[in-house]
Amino acid sequence: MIRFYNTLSGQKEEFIPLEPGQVKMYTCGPTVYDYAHIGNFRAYVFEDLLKRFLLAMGFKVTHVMNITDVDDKTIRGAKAKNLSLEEYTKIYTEAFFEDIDTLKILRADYYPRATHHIPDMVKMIKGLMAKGYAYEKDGSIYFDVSKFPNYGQLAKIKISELKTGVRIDADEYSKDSVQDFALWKKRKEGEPYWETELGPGRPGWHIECSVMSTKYLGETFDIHCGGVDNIFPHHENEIAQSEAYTGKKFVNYWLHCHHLIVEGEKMSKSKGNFYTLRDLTSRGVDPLDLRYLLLATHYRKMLNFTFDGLRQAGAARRRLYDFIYELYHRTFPPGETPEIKTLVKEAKNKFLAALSDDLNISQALTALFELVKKGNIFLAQGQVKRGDRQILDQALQDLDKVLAVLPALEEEQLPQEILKKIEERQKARAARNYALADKIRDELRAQGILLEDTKEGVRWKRIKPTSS
RNA sequence: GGCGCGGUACCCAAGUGGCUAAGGGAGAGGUCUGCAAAACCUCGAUUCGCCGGUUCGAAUCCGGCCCGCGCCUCCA
Repeated sequence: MIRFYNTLSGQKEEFIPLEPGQVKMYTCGPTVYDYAHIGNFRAYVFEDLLKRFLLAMGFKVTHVMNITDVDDKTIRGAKAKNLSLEEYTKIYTEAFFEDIDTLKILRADYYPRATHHIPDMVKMIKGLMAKGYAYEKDGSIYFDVSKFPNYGQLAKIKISELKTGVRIDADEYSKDSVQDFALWKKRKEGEPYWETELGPGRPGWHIECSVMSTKYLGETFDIHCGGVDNIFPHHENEIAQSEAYTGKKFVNYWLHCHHLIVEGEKMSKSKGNFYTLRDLTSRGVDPLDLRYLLLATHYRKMLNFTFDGLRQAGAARRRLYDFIYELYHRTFPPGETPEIKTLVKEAKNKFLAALSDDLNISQALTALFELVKKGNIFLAQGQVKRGDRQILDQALQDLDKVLAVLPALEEEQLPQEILKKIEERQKARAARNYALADKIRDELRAQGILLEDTKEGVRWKRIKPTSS
């Protein structure tokens, strides 16, 4: 049984998709006004884990992620750089796709852009007006929250208890009630606008998600994800709009991931602890170490990003890599050991059972590391046969289809000069000139090549160059 | 004020009524090695923020308190 914590009910619920074997999920995507930061990626990596887990469980997953390419920030950014909105958002949209590839995040099936769905939004807004849920004021159109009795169901907020007054009309639009939100913003001088039946203007933020999710997934769909900060008002408003419009339940399961903080503090540009993926990779951080770090803390728990944590993530990944390395660089006798088949089966079962319980990643990783530990013991005892090697390797690859944290085990050719050095060292060792041998080993290590002498000869691994 | 999350070993982090409190990192000792590295073995919380209570039995349930954090109108 698969169970997820549903923000709507505030508890874990059995997951039953609308259509057996099929999952339709929508995840809130980037506003393409800047490079995405590691907090954004925490959400995307969590969603990727969720999706990969569902795929591993045999579901067909239809995944939609929006690209918000028109809002205050994109407009402001484009203006500052003297670019058209389209030119400006293109830069960050492309960067976004590069980044998710770097982090091995699977592509969604659809990436609808807000600016490509204006007519759909107009249609929904008109429908809401016709049903009396929306009203026009000064050329802008607002959703009337008082007309939707269930407003606040997701965020557990009562309208009457909302703290009021601080940022009323910060954007200079007028509306009947503070909690009402804009569906359509009238044209402002110097800003992009669309000429529509609603008058010249641009869409509010929330409407795009209601329109694009239901367009690609249906009026009711299974899963909607985002960061906790989206619960209110964004997702609350999406529910109000969508359900007011269709008269049907919008989403069955709402999954929200918690925020990330950096070295114990909220990440912010002013504190200087704000990191994009590019900031980290340019410092030499392995993106998959970051992926592991983001993945390894349960999604509903606040994650404290630290550079020490990144190092620990790297060490954990290294342990996995070393195990696979052994599988590929030893010679094994023919045959198989039945215990290994059992071991692998139990590990897989435990792994998926753990993730089935609201994505309990810690226990899933425990299953993985127990497999490696016991596998290493069999390896040390010389009990791994050719058939077992295959089974162990396949198991690791299967689990990594969900985690996607293992480095590729490509057979990389070392440059000729390094191969020569290794050979030179082997000669020195044979001649018992260990001083020279160690000197060469240190040199190569500084270049990121780690040498290990085993019974089956010398072998090398790529490591981060030591800065000594 | 409202809603919510968390405090488990040196660090990260599972476990929510009962076998020895997972796993990873770091550390100590040992095996292997020319020395290393990797791997393996051994060790490491009589204890789960604090104080009460319920129970045969609690890190886990109840009450109170302390501490840290997030959100409360466009920030994942």
